[in-house]
Amino acid sequence: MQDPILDPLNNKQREAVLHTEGALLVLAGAGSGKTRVITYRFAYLLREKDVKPFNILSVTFTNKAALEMKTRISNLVGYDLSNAWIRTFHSTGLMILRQNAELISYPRDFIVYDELDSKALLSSILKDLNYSKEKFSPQLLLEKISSLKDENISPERFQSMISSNFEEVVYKVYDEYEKRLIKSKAVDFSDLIILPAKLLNENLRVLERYQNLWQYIMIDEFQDTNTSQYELIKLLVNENRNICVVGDDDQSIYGWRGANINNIYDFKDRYDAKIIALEQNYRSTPVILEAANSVVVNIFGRMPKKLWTENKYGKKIKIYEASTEKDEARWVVEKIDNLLGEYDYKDIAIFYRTNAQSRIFEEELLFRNIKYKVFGGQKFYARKEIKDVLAYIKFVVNPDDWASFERIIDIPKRGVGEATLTKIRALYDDGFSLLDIISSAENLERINRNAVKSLFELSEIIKDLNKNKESLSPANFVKILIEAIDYENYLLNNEENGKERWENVEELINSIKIYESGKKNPTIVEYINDITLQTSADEIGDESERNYVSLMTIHNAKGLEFPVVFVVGVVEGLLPHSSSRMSEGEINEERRLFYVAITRAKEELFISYSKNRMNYGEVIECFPSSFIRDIPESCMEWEKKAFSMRKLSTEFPTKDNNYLEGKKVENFDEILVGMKISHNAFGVGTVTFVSKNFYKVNFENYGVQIISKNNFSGIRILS
DNA sequence: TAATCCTTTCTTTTT
DNA sequence: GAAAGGATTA
Repeated sequence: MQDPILDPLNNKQREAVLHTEGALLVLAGAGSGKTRVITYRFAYLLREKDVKPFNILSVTFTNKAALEMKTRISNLVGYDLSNAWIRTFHSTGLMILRQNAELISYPRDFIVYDELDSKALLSSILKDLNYSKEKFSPQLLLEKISSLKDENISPERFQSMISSNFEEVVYKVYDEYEKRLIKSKAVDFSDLIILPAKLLNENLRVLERYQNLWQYIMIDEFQDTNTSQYELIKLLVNENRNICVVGDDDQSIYGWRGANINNIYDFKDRYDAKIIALEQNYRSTPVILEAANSVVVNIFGRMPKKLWTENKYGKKIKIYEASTEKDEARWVVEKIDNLLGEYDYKDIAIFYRTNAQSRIFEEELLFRNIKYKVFGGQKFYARKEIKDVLAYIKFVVNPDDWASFERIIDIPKRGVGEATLTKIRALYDDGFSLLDIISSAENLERINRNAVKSLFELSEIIKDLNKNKESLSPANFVKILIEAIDYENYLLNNEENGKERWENVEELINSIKIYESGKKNPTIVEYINDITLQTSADEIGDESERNYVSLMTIHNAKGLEFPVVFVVGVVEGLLPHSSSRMSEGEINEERRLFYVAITRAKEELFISYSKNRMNYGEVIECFPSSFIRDIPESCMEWEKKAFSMRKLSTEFPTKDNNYLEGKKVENFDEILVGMKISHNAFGVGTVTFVSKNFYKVNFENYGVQIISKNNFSGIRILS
């Protein structure tokens, strides 16, 4: 008897699918059919257990993964599941908030701030609190504040933990940030998780409603959950504990965003979960697996596991040491050129550590006329003109939103400069509504006539559109908006590359139309929030149309697989990245990142690096990543003999062996040009350059290296 | 207030 | 080397 759901599974996978009642932890190694287990388990619940689709909550991290899961399950069960709860963490949180907005005293139409909105808000707070932007960058503060929020630490609680001047500032900014978010009726990304948890904690009846609704819960990539996400999940699990989480500690690469690997261990104990380990790999060749395993095998505290495969041996990993970045790019693209024919464009991917690395490969691909697509990087939605339009939409939807107001008020030019803005701010702080202020701007001191007139016109436009936000389709809404403010003319006459920018706006409208076509009754409110939660990883289009070589960061590559993979720029300073060189934990996360990159490859893997690279417009010397050293020689085939490899493999210092006597650095401002220092990885060198965030050191054995200032535990001053 | 030039800073990774 | 910010001037 054929069973379309159970037959294609191996024993372990089947065991996981059949275990539907009670908690389950699936430890799924790379390429072990994790997605398959989740989709088949979903289908099994529907078919055999008669569970209704809406009684299952499935949570993933990216929209792309959610969409793909939806499609795969729909195909498996043969009917449409577009209304099933298959969502990201953040969109689940958004939905809970939206459905219960009144319980946290927000209007139903509150809006979501993306990272750029949050940074803009922080930068205006810094200005108002008179803190210099140099010392306290919005970027850094946002990181601190987000990680506090992700750890469920409120400003009040943080206040009692302050132990430095810097933290004092963080506290003040954090406190103000929260207040202004509330005043603007806005939530940030972290709020999408912590506010629902708060709401459910305080309203037991609402909590029960969700607990009853979601009889079965599944979480993908569980190793990436942070504290607040786990808290939310704990609330949602009802007394039946039908929760299945799937994860792999070796693929934990979001520690920097608060992901807490302990959640896996805690889960096991808290719910007395059954554990099933999937170790058979269906994706890669044994050579690739062996190399991957050797990179992570020595990580302390790792859950021991060994992936195995029935796949045949395959080709060795090709490694190339280039003399320049250009040389490296040329080698990679030449290889790709040769592979085309045997492989399709869509079979090939280039992975790098940082977005900025893509450019030189793009140039070379362009030169050879090879179709490619870069994922991530300068995102479409981060473009100025797009942000302007989105800010307009946000402001129309929610005219209390200060950050959006500040952005749009003088676009197009209305003669509102800093002076006028400060006056408006004061009134806003006194409780006047922004719309009231601008519709009677003549009350502002020393404002010119034209400004008063154009502000009044703006207020009318906003009011009018706000009234129609439910009835207009998103695309029409935006068209009317853009026409009303004459944005096209503004771009064409006032902005550099105005034509290109206008084309981007037109593309935005097109994308809104596409968005509309997939929805029943789309509204602009829904659209603006969906788009805020959209990310670069989501762009990865559907399989059939992928007629290009894919370029992306390793982080973006997670969850994907390609027959041919190039991992480029594998040098000390990039992988591991210079900002994570100081602690064992950070280095290990970089290690796992390399592991993730390697395990994406199905058939052929190429690794390359260059001995020099451009940094801030200056050439610096590079050394092969110490991670390469971990791969057994028998797995590799050097395309070009790496002379520097020998040196590094014998001399690369381990964690503690290179400390010399000297003064421990306790504050990064202690490091000055000309000092002789010792570094726990590079040994002794002389400081040649110091800036706000990093400094450069000319090391005796490793040449000029960039050292990040954000961690100084391994540095000693010698003289 | 707006436009232009010059200086400074910047590079992790992202929901 | 690019992009963003700041200072300078009209």
